[in-house]
Amino acid sequence: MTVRVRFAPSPTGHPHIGNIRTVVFNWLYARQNDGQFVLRIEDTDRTRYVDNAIPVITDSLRWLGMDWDEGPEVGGDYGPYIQSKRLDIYTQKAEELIEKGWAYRCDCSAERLNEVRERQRAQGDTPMYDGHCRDLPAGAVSPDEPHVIRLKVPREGETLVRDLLHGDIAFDNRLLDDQILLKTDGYPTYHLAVVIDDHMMGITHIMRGDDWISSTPKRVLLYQAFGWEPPIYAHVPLVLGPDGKKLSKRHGAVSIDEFRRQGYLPEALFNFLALLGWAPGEGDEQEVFSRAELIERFRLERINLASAVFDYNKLNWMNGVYIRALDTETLLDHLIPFWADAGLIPTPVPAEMLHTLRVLVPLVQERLKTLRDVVELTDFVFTDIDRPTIEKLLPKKMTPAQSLETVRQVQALLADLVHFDAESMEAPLRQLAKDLDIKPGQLFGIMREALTGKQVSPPLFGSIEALGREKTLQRLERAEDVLMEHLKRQA
RNA sequence: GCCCCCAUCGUCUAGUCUGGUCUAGGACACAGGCCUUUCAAGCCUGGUACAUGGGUUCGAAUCCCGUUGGGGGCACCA
Repeated sequence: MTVRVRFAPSPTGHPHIGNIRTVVFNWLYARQNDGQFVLRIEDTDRTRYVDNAIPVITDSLRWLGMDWDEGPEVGGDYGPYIQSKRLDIYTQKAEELIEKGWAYRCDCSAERLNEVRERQRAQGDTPMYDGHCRDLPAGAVSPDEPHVIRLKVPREGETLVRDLLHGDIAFDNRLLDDQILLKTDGYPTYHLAVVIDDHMMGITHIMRGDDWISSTPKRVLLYQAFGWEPPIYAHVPLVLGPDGKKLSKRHGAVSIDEFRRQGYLPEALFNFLALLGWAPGEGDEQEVFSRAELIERFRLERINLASAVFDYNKLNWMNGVYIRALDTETLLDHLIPFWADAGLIPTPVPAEMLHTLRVLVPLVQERLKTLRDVVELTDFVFTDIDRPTIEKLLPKKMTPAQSLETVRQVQALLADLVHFDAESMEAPLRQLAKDLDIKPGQLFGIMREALTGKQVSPPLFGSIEALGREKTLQRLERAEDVLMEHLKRQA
């Protein structure tokens, strides 16, 4: 049997990182078994439809490196893959259920339904349809008048959900609602459409969030009603925010697009997501996996049952691991959009600026948690920095006069340097510290403040090379001014 | 309220099915140290966990039951 799994999002906005983690499991399972991964759009709720949502979903999947064998944009033998284009199928199947005695028409008003629900709630009962239209004689509700079609859930017995991960879960049928299958507007509800489509599309395994467990018996009943074999269910845990609640916007980034804009590499995010609820086990402590390794090593049966907290810290670490593994040119390509977005460089990048960037990349590579960090780390190269304050130019145990002399000597040295690069300036600068009888740290501290405006910067000599001789000398001159003014005021 | 799921360091997890090798292993984060022009990276060291009560057993993180805690569901939403 060929494995066929699916991702069936509704086009209501950006895909959520928690749902995407579940998609990762599905995709890995399909690829590992040489199966098919199907993308199906569940747009049966016209009130929540968001116009641009489908391309957002497909872009997100593609960015993360997950392709689909059938679905929008690629077609397939089981289409259409957009539910709103399959309405006639659902209507026909719903009628079929009525004929079989598994469904009935209902024309109860929303007001009546609300009243019933409120009464039940007040009494502490589980709100559910009271069966008002359930046993009406055939034809009592005209097919031509507005109405819904409901599932006729058996009033006794229990329904068993077989789950690959959880085992068998039994539900008392009396607690199951007569679920609406076809809405007044002629659209199916999720429950009807999903069962029909999964069956007709030959889906073999359904992996999805365990928040669906409670509604699964209704689906199992539908399979029984149609006389179809249900797929294999595997309910996987949800992803929570750091406070233990369902992950949401207030926890930080939740849409794939946000992670991309914040400078996460898709390979790192994919790796991280795969580890949210799955681990190789058997004593294997590997955590960094290539896509190919994940496809090979992933085991559906090993998915954890407990929900996992999304740890941004660990994602940052893993993103850093992936960034450090990149070669300079690749990292440069990744970084350019972030420099450009911050307004630090123009696009396309002028040739002479490209040289500066190439100097910078190795300096920042092991300092980046996200690609966007490069902005904060290197902005001083591209923009003006604040005039240094006198305090910042005075390392411990140094007088203003000493500092001034130091700045002047550095200026002279760098002005005369034949090759203005990191390698050429290190030895003479270290010698200068000796000559001035100060510690290298004191010298470099002053220079760092004067040239980068920061107490923390990328390695100094490389930063100076990237900055270039002209700007370097200008900034040293400004530091000299600050020190001279201070001395004059003191005198 | 009713129904369902879950439970090992702060977090992700290994170990649970097939009880003993677990004075519970790894990773992230945190603290200290080394390296060092700052910050990183790297290396070394450290603290922190089997929710709880009862069984079963020679022996339980591992099996059973209760309790507690957390999460989810109860729509003409998916």
